[in-house]
Amino acid sequence: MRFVHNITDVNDKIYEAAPGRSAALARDATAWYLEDTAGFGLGLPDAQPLATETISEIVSLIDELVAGGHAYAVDGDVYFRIGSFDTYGALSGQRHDQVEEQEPSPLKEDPRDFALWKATKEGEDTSWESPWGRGRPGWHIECSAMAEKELGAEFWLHGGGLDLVFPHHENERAQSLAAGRGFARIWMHNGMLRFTGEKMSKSVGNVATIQEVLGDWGAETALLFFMTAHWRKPIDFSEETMAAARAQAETFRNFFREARDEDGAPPAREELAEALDDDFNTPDALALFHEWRGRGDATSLRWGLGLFGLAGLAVDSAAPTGLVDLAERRAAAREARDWDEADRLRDEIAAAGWEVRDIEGSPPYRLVRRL
RNA sequence: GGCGACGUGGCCGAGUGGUUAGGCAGAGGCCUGCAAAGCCUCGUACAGCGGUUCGAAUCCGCUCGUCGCCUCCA
Repeated sequence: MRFVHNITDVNDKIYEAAPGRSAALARDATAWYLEDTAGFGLGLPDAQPLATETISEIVSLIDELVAGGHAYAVDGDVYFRIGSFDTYGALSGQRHDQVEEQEPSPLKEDPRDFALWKATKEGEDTSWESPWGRGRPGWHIECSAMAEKELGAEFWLHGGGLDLVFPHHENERAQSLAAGRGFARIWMHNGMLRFTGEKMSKSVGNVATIQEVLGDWGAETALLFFMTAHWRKPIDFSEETMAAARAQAETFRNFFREARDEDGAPPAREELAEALDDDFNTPDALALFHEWRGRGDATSLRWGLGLFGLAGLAVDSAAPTGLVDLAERRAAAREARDWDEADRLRDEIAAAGWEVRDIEGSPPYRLVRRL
């Protein structure tokens, strides 16, 4: 398995957002993205190609399409000729005759044609030389070129959100297939993360940043939240759904807080494989985790959670010595049947953000950080 | 207007012709000095209306609703 994540670091919005310093903004924004997503602790893809470092491959691919009659150059732009590709629309099911009216472009042979290369316009400070003049790659070709560079002419899976099916993926497919590549064998389109039932939108203000979510709920709760719904379906981010995910995370943590013997038996890999082989059914996998929990199978549970970046649920944090001291005093008070003093100390511990639970053993208590 | 996804018990969410999903919340009980944690018990739901079938949440049709997309954002 080789996992590649394309990064688009040149487009109209970047030019608009940072006139005169678009390259710097693209670099910064890429870094922000990587920093934010690193907070999930899931590691990195095998490759994260940048569009701006794939220009020569992009130009070659466009050149091929022009030579093959699938694209044409006009005034420094190059457009894909949709009429030359007979299965255009097969991926999205879009009907050409029903596409909403757009402002017609005088340069295009057909309004449905889309740009592969755009001539540099005034105010655009990032551009490259090409057979058609200075310019920049179009909106979809860079993904075709990056995928081929990293994975070859044909590969198994192409992922992306449902909102990208049309036009982006339809166009990627058209470009690569028209150029004679096999391209993606299987397309996987995930449902959208929604905020109170709607797509998150900066203009509406219904946005929660990754940093905020990780700060408010922690990485484990966030990852568990994503596991609760099948990847194909939309998933709603809300206080309620996150609180439920956190409660589940806490349930797993409590399980590992109980000392138990692990007899060295291997994890029940086949059981989890069965759930994941069924279209990567993570809710089913999560149900299995709860089954393992009920069964007391710490080995399997530790292994399974680890696969989803949730190994932290099996690790408890040690209490500060000041709180241990309070807990010791409370244990002594309980020994002396001084319940008032014991309860007072319990409240004091709670005020510090911790919880004291009475258990069998020595010491006769467990200190748990409250989330 | 078109294309697509989705609509399951209080909430989240699997399941796709007949058999327990699971979790969260809630109720009762056990345990506990009291709690917490844990354990036990308790829910017959599938947008609506028709149809197919011995039998449908699951298949077909229509309707309603939510969300996404409709090419120079990727």
